[in-house]
Amino acid sequence: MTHSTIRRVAELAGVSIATVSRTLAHPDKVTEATREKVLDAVRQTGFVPNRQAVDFRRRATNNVVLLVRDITNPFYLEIYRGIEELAFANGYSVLMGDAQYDDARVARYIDMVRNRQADGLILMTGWIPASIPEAKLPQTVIALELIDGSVLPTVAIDNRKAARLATEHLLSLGHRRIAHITGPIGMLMSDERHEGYLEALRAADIAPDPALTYLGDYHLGSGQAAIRAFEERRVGFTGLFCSNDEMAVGAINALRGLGKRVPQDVSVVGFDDMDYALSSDPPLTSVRQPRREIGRKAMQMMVDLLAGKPLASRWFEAGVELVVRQSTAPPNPSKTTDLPRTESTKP
Amino acid sequence: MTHSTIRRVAELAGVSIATVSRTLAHPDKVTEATREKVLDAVRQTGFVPNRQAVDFRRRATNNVVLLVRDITNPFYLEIYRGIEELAFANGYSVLMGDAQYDDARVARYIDMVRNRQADGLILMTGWIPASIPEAKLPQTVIALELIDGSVLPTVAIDNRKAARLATEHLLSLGHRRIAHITGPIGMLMSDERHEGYLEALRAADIAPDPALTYLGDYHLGSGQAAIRAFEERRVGFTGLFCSNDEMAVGAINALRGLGKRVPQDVSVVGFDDMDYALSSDPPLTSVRQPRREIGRKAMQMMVDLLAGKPLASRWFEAGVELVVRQSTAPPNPSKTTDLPRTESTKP
DNA sequence: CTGTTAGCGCCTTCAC
DNA sequence: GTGAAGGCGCTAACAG
Repeated sequence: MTHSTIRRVAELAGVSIATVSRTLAHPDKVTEATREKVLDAVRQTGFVPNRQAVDFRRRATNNVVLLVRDITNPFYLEIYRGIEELAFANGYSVLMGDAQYDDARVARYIDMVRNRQADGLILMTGWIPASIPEAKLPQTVIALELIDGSVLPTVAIDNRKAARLATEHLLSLGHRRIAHITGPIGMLMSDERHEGYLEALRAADIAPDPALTYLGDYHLGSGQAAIRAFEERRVGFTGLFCSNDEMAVGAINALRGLGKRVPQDVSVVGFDDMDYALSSDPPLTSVRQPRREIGRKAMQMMVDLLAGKPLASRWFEAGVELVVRQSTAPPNPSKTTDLPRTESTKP
Repeated sequence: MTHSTIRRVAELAGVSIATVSRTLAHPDKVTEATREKVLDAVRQTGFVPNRQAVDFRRRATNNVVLLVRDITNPFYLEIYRGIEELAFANGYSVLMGDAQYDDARVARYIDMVRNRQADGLILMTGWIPASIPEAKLPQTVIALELIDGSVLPTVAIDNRKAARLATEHLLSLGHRRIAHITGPIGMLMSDERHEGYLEALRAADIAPDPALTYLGDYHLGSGQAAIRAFEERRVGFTGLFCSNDEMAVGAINALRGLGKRVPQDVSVVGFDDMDYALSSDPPLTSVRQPRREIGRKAMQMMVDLLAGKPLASRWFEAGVELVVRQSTAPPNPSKTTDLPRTESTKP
């Protein structure tokens, strides 16, 4: 059974194709009687408008390209959900693009909206190729992965404020020697989180000790490496703030390997509140980003943009929240900043 | 600068639009001289064919809907990557659909390919609404999440065989009392894994003890609950096979809480080889599925299907591999099947 | 309120 | 080898 066209419906209903089109698009602009006739014919033929034709005629696709830095980043999962939800609710579809740190890929996905395969672009890459000036981008919304110096509509969190929140939690528990494992420095997001950590210390009249900062890369291994490095250099601390949960888990494992207990010997705070946070032992105190909300908001901005609505603001800040679990506690008064005795649990 | 059309190019080159179209589609069907002229005009105007118009005319979209059971399942991440890679390489785009266990959503995504918004459908839902007979589906490939009784082209692993592999690993280490935490029974995948576990035992002349099977749900909590249940019922074992890594991590945490060491007191094998497996302490022995390959293969089948190529086979089995890490070891000869003494690490 | 008409941008016979 | 012409299926003025 081949698709029936609007023409067939018109014939069957005894009206013109224009009337069929109208009945479907603006049912109120048509007589009760004709509406019945048309709808009846539609039912009989099983007619469904050919979206390709409709879109072609309307010069719109109702597709939006979602271009991410790395499609396999589990952090994005809830954002995917938020974006898809709002897209679905508004009749849009989401085209998945994986940038993979590759300019050519980014360019091709951007071209897809230029070529009218999609109406807009949600960018979660953190960069655009130097060869593509921002002004030449199509309708674009930036989510989460900030692009330095961009003036495009953006939804994200205040990383600096969030890092302060985490550090202040440790401070309020009484910790004074607080270490920090950063993300790759040079990335706006990592820099901001480090700044927030420093700000919190200074606000508490603690002079930041550079020895307490370890340059990580957001991966498990650098969390472990950080602990080993601190140990080798005999750097003592009772609090540890990690710029993401994965490094926090790596750090906790390494601490355990050295016979240190969390939180009795070291309190650990993560960032992102991923599944990691719940499944780690002990469950991790972490900064939660409203990931689904970020996705929803980004898509909402896109919908408004495409509808020609003026944006209330070109910058939307999503709020964060500190989720306190069992990885943080007041410092153990008996052992100040020294390294606890080594006492491996391994055989 | 608005998009230039084929007409403008034709004018500028002093030829007909048909010639322009030909030059671009079949450069060899045109004189050297005219080709030059046309390509020159194309360059000058920056002409790029309007994909919407081309697709409309050709009645193809080069879009494929990827409909998944739950978009936030981290297991899918590498599959997304595989699918996107092959799509990208073949000029296709991937539309992301989240089924969310909701018939209406599934129906709407299926309609998208009926309505010519996409050419095909990759199903990773594990079900289709009863109201939609399989025969009425558009061009479809099933990946990973099997649909019972389906005859559609499918790519997946042999779950039974994989579970045997995991269990046999424990057996070969010398374990005789091996427990199993299952997924939700009734799901084809869970059932098969449980069957594989039983098969392996029987093949080793061990009569399966029903007390050693715990009905889980693939979540962390059921891994913990299982250990508590075994403890309460005084069920002893030295090997544990979990139908996914998340439950394995939950089980390990709970074991640690009871003062049991992994692998000295209990060897644990997981399934899926997720990030969990690497970040857990100790790193988890697990069955790895070639997730990216599964994605690539599914998309390859789709491309072939849409190209009208006959499929070599309607069933493609992806191979699995056991990744041995530190969570498994030979059983401790001194303490057979009894519960080890309880000796909490908590203060 | 309804029908007629004119395309959207491109591809593809069919003559020349 | 090239051009003219006829749509693809639908929407949106514009008249009636």
